[in-house]
Parts: sequence; C-alpha cells; structure tokens
Amino acid sequence: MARKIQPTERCDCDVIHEETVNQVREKMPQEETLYDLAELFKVFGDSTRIKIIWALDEAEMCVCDIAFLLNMTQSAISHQLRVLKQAELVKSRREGKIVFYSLEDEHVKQIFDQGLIHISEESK
Amino acid sequence: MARKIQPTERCDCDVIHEETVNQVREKMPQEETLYDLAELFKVFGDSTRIKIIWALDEAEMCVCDIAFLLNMTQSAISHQLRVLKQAELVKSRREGKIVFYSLEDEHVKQIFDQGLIHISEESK
DNA sequence: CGTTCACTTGAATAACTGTTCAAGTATCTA
DNA sequence: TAGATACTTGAACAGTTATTCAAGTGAACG
Repeated sequence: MARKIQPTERCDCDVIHEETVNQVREKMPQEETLYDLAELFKVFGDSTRIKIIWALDEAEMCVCDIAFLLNMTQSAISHQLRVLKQAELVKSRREGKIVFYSLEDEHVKQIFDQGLIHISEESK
Repeated sequence: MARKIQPTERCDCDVIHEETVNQVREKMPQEETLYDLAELFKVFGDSTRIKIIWALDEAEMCVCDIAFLLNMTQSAISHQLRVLKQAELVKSRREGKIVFYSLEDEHVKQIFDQGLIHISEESK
C-alpha cells in the first residue's frame, strides 16, 4: 500500500526539486491576491452573468430588458446583477422607476475578450 | 401585490426599449460560445487552481512539488490538474515515475494577468 | 517477482451556488 | 392616497463542486 503523504510532509520528489520549489515559493504573490483573483474569475464563471456582461457591453439596459433578452425572471437577473455590482464589474443609475445597468469600465470587456480568444483557439 | 412577470412575458419597460433590446439580441453570440466562455472562467475561479496556474507559469513542476508548495495532498492537486488539463490550460509529460505539468500556452498567463490588472485597480 | 514511489481515480461528504417563490421597497400617476 | 410598475431581498431547494479517504495504476529497482 502506498505510503500516505501528509500535506506538510515532503516526498522524495520535493527534495529532488527543492531548489525550484523554493524559488517559486519566494516569488509567490500574497495568498489574498490569488484568492481575490479566483473570486473575480468566479464571477465570470456563470453563463447568466457572462450573458449579462456581454449585453451590457452592447448597451446600457434596465433589469426588465435584460430579463426579457435572456428569457429569465427579473428576480434571477437582479440577484446576478447584485453579484456583478459587488465585484465592481457593473454600475447602476436610477431614472424614476427604472434602474439602468452598465459596465463599470472598459477593462471588464478586456478580460471577457481574452477568454474569447482562448476558446476560439481551443477549437482549432 | 406586484404583477408577476413570466420569463417570456414582456413588461412595459421592454416595449419602451424594444429597439435597443432587439438590436442587442441580433448581435448576441451563440449560446454555446457564451456557455464555453463561462466554463473557462469557472476553471480560473478557484484559488487552488489559480495557485497552480501561477506556479506552473513560474516553472514546470511535478504533482508532488505542487502539493508541497501549496501545502495540500497530492490527491487534491491531482484532481485539480485533471480539471485544468480538460480545459486545455495545462499539459503533462511523464519522465519515469514523475509526471511534470506545465502551462499549455503563453496565452493562459494573459487571461491571468488581465484579472490581476482588474483587482489592482479595484483596490484604488 | 515484490516493493517502493509518484500519481490517479471513484465514492462520500460538506460546503457552496443559482433559481424560484413570496414578500418587500421605491417611484410614478390618477 | 391608492394602485401600478420596476426592482430588490430573504428563505428554500436542487444541483454543483472541492477535498478527503481508500484503493488503484504504472514505472523503476533490487
């Protein structure tokens, strides 16, 4: 039976590659930075939110419009817009009864587009 | 009590913004494309996988090295490497007993970096 | 061969997440 | 003020997912 390797325990392999691992460890960004980065991508990692982001890049829209466009309930859209807003990916402005949403900055589209480039290359 | 709006039903707001919504709908990418894009970002949306990606951008490493670096079990790392491999983000080569992993292409780093730019601007 | 090492895999579990439903708030209009 | 519209919110539910555990490969080596 294979020897069980505890998380903190080093296997022979680690010892062999000690130099490399130590160098990588030193360069490693803060735990929090990588966590935040994962949180950001997590927000992009839902097709409803991806569709909303795509739509808002095309035009500023109200909740009702988005719901109709994506064939979903206002409630579902509203919940997702809240997630997007907390991640500072979208912003909103109220005009009477209607709340208009739009992308927070041009930069959001760049992340989106980088992803698109990857999946288009993948299918080659 | 508020009138319940069914997904397929249009509210007054939709009618008002009919032009905009229709234009956006016409431009909309294929359902599948946006789904695939969400799936890609979903893979980036986990801090363990983000750490692995970051590490592999620094150096080619074996499962054991990554496990030691991130203070996790080989099994957990192996499971995540499988996800990354299926998404075509990493590749592997065997050298005797040891399996080395590395990033699939330089492009993966670009998605990663775009995300980093966003979170560094967020904290301003 | 049998053992060891490096890694993989499947099942189980706990934690998380997206949508729905019902009820709420905010704004406008008659 | 009363009702309608646009949207938000909290709880509940179902589906997903990351890690652990135990058992399994495949390669090297005596």
